Amino acid sequence: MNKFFLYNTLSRQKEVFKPKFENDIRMYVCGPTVYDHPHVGNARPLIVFDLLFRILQKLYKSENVTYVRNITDIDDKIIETSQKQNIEIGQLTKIVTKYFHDDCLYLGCLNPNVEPKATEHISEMIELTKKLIELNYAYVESGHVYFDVMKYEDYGKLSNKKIDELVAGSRVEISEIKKNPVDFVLWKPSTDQEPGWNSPWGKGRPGWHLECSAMSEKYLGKEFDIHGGGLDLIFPHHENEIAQSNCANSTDSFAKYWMHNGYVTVNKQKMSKSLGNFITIDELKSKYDGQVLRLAMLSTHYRQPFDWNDKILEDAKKILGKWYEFYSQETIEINEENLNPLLDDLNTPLYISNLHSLYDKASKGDRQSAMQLSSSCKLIGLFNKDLETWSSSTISKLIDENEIKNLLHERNIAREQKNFAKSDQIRELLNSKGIAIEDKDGKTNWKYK
RNA sequence: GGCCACGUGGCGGAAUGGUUACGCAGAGGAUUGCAAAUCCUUUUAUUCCAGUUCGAUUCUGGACGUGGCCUCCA
Repeated sequence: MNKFFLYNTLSRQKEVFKPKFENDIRMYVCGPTVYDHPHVGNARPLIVFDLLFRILQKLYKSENVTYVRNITDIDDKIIETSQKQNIEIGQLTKIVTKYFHDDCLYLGCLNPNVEPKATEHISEMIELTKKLIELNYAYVESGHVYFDVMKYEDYGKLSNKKIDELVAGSRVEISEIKKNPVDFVLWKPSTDQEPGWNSPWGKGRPGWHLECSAMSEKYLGKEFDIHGGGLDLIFPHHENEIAQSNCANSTDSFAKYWMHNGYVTVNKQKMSKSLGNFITIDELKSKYDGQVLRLAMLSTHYRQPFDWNDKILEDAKKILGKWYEFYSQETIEINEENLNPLLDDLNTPLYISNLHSLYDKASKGDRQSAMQLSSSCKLIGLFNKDLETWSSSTISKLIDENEIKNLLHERNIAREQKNFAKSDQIRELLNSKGIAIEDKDGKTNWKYK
């Protein structure tokens, strides 16, 4: 096997991937906070880390790879949304989790091995907090528990930040009861209107970063291989996770490789809920097969920004339509040459360009290339449905098939009579209904555009 | 203000110290009643300025520009 390179945010360079444990690859990816429909920006880490999961499974065998992706179902945004929409929290998180799962399915993502929910791990979080207090990394103040950032000398290592500079920037939450403005909350009190759990510090709820530390430890151990998420999680989320976990466990590595996907942008600006420039994954379903979005996203390297526009999807749709000509149920081993770009920090654009060349060869009748193409598509999560399902997906039928056949018959009579004005008129009519026709070898074929 | 990333042809997007990926679009041709599809051929690029070098788009420094993080965010 060739070396597998991954870019590690911690070292800011590509490193050779060396598993911590033989035949036991462990990867954790930050999942959604379930308060609203996932948007296209959220789709990116889903697709990128699904790809990584698939590659790891290929390199190390499926049974040797554990992929954990959490669901954060307790959070202030959730509380806020539930109050605004006047819906019970449990109900809200259940509904949004369902949306999320539907979207994952649409995008053709494999299920993680474990998908732990924060609310089902409150006791683990309380234990972790207790431990941090015992070890003097955290302190209790009026029902709050804070992590004492000054006690952890490596704080800022991942995000390349200096504590004094963070303090100087006045954007951190100023609070009377914190020792230091950069200290972050591990546990906070809840009012009667807010969800809460009993704890040694009174009824309350966990702070944001705690769930990932607690749940990654439970399912992957104190140290594991890969921790992933979007670029915007580097600070403070991942930085704080590192602080919590390393201090509680007296480790210094926690996750060995930190991987972050770039943003989806709109006119070069980050797609985000707060800017309102987002489009939900759900909105695409009526128009495009999920594979189209997957291919479009993978045609940009995962660390580069992915600028959103309609053309990208149209391009991807066309390409997939072409490639599907060589869809095969059978799967063969992928040539090393074809696989290699993926081993270089998931260079999917280069990988995809090879697929184009396989397509060219396949078109010229090379069966081996056709098989390579089909199998290579499957490796990155494409071709997840057969030709027929693909062809009939996402089509809005404006015209009945019988009617199409009648019109084509009529048109061909007109053509025989050399009444081309009439035949062109019928073609235009069908065209307006989303039907493209091709006269080929004396026959007329039609398809949905 | 601190820190970070990025700047490649009309668009998208890789790679590389020297031989100009790839896709879409465009142009020409074959084919067609005309188209479509397909096939063949083909034009166009490395933000700017210094430096290192025989040679830089690639390395170094600077300028300009864009975006991001420093507050919730994938």
